[in-house]
Amino acid sequence: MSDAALHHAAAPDAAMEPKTLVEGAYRRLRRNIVEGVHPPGEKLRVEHLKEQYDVGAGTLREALQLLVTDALVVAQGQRGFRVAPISLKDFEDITRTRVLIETEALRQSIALGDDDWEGRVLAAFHRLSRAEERLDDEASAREDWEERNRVFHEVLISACPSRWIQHFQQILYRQSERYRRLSLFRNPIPRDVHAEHQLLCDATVARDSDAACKVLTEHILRTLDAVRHMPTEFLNAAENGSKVRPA
Amino acid sequence: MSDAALHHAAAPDAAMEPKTLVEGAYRRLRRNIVEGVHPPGEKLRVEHLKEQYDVGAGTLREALQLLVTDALVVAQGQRGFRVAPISLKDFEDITRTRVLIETEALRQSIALGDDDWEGRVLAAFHRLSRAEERLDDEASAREDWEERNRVFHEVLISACPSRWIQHFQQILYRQSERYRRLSLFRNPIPRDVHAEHQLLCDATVARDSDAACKVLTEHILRTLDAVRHMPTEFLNAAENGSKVRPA
DNA sequence: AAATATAAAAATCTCGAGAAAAAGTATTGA
DNA sequence: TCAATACTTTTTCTCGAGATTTTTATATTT
Repeated sequence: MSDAALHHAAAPDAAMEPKTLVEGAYRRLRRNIVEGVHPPGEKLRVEHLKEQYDVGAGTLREALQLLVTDALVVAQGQRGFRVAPISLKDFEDITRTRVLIETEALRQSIALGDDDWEGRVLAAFHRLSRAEERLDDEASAREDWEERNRVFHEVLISACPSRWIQHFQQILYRQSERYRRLSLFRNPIPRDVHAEHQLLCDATVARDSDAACKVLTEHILRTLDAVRHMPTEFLNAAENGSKVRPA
Repeated sequence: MSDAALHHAAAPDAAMEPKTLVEGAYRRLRRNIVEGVHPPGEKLRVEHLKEQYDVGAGTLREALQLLVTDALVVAQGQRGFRVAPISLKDFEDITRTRVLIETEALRQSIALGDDDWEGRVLAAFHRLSRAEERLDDEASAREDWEERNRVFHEVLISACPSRWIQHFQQILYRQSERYRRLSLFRNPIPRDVHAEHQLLCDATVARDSDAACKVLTEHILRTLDAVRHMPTEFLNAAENGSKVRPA
């Protein structure tokens, strides 16, 4: 019963059906923010969004409050809600913290994972590889790849017994995904991720913690460069989706 | 502007006045849960709590949703809210994750802190020491000590530039405080914390990262023993504040 | 007596309307 | 032309009431 504290309505990503309208709106909103449908800094007016998401005003407010603690939405005093702004500094922070959390998780996972876990790692890698092959052909492959990439990273650390580390990993992954989607908006496939995933998968199954963490660290840090070399308009334009008053 | 994402309605602890009824109810609820006024597992019925906190049902629900993502409250499908249950396993997880986060934060703080930060560390330590002296005499000293202990730990890592690490530290500290309050319910002053704080303060100001982190790790881990040696009734009784149906 | 089924009660979830605050617009005066 | 003020519109915040669902209590059957 110990992990029940983290298996709350906010955590479950896939699988489970939303049991309430609040939870449903929360997930759709979260997805749309991560995918950039609601760009950073955009004002989230309840009156407009209630039609778009087909729920009442109160329900929508509850969903927004859930996103506030996830740091995907900011609530400003009595001036409504807004999609959390982005900045290079913030992404550097997210990335470095992610390295700290995710390498520790991987280390524990490698130390404690059983054969079944190894199998799941290989399976997730295989599914990801297949999606990578299809990336150039089909248009819908991008969504598949995003999903399978997330699952691959989650499965890697799934043998880590710490619910809290997994919780934080999910939050940070979602945050960084928001930045990656922006940087990938133009450049379709940025770099040779397949080779990195291959190395990561091999080292993990070989139970070589140091090597696996080294690869994972470089893998995560490389996305930082992608955002660094992103045209500055993205970051600046995104900071004020609506007017931001001078305070 | 990067840290705006974490300076949302959920983060600010002291200082700022609550700008909305939701935020006010959120803070009072959080405090009462951490302090054990609402014991772990207790059913949080909106109809009853709206009178106690003097707000409408919708407002209270929004405050509860904020606590959900903080993992202090769990929302169960369509069966209302409940104070997050506790368990020894969960506390072990919290403690170990806290060591990971807080030592990294301290390391960065020592590496980057300026003279002003050193001064704040010494000041916080002094205030804490004074409160410790008064612990046996006055009855209200307990609350003072709790507050100053929290501030001391926060100031220690305040020079860490990562907003995310500080955010996670706050969440975990709050969680562990919940357990400590329970274990301190009977035994008034458990151990010689003053000497530990002294060592921690000295090593930090001396810029000895390894020594400071070592002391901090032992300091945090020691609270684990306090809970381990807690009468089991606490943990079990707390798990079902109201009836927990067998699923 | 135990177990199932039915009915009553309580609580949750949801929506819409009214008060308070903020933002925007027009007017007035220098 | 610009700044300040007053007014209007929009938006947020809050509360109370109705529809579902869960829970409890009662009655019936094996």
